[in-house]
Amino acid sequence: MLTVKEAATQLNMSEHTIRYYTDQGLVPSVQRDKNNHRIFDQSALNWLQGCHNLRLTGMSIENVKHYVDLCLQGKKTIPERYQLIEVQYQHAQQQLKDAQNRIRFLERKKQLYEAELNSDSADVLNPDTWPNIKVCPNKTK
Amino acid sequence: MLTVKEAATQLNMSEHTIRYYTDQGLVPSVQRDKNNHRIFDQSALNWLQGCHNLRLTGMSIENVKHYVDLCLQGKKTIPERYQLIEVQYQHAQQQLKDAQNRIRFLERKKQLYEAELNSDSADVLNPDTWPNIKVCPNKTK
DNA sequence: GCTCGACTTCGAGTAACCCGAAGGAACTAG
DNA sequence: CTAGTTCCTTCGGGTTACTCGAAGTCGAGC
Repeated sequence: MLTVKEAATQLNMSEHTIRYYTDQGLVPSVQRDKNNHRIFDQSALNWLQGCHNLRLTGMSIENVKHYVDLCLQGKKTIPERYQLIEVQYQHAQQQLKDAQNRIRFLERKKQLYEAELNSDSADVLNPDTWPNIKVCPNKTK
Repeated sequence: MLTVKEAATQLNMSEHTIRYYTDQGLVPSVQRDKNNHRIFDQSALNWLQGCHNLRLTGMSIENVKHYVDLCLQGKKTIPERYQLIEVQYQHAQQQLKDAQNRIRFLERKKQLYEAELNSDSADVLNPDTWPNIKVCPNKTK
């Protein structure tokens, strides 16, 4: 049985977020002790973790809540739940690709900077370090 | 030379976001035509894309702006820029790992649901479809 | 001249936290 | 027994990065 703080440490979430999720009804199995403090068993931790994962794939709090509610309604909602998971799975795949693209982008930048840093001829301008720099006003006054 | 809408299509960003970025000074090379409409050349597109990438690795608008300002100050800021890029590179690596973890999570869920959907014995409860469901109040009244 | 569509600015709205104040139990030391 | 510390509680306002919509301008086509 863990406190908010312990759960936050274990799941790598902020205490604020955990309270927020429980208040939103995303964690059906959370209990309170005699001091009205939230206490988390393994089931509650699993819900938290699951909801967090769904959030991180771009599902809104509202839709996560809907999914949780479906779970509570029993096996008859499995087809709909499967659909929802499938959609988020596609999102997650896209996120993976996006992350890979960003890594490539940053790797290229790093390499350009490394080349600049190691070059003795500090005056040779590498025009590709960043595209043509042409300053101009952004706002019309 | 592209309009806001065309740039949005090409870079897969919303028009709103593009205007927001230009207004925040993240795109030094953006120009205006005689009707005061923003027009984007290749350089402006590159800045937009680059800023977007930095944002998506978790850099705040404020810090992206700082980075852009450093770029405009010339080669002497390259060491600091390199540091900033390196930090975001680490973030991007972490994001990749997180995305992979989420995919594994969703794959497991999908498999469990698929098993449920294909099982003839619809009454056999698979307790692992979602952890112990125990409904209880979340708020003390 | 009129409508259409794409652009402009600007101010307000939104989601999902995030923070901090104010207060209540429970433990620990003196 | 009191004081201090540490954890928790609720609650309301703040923040970031968009996101939206209203109201207006401009040039092209009919």
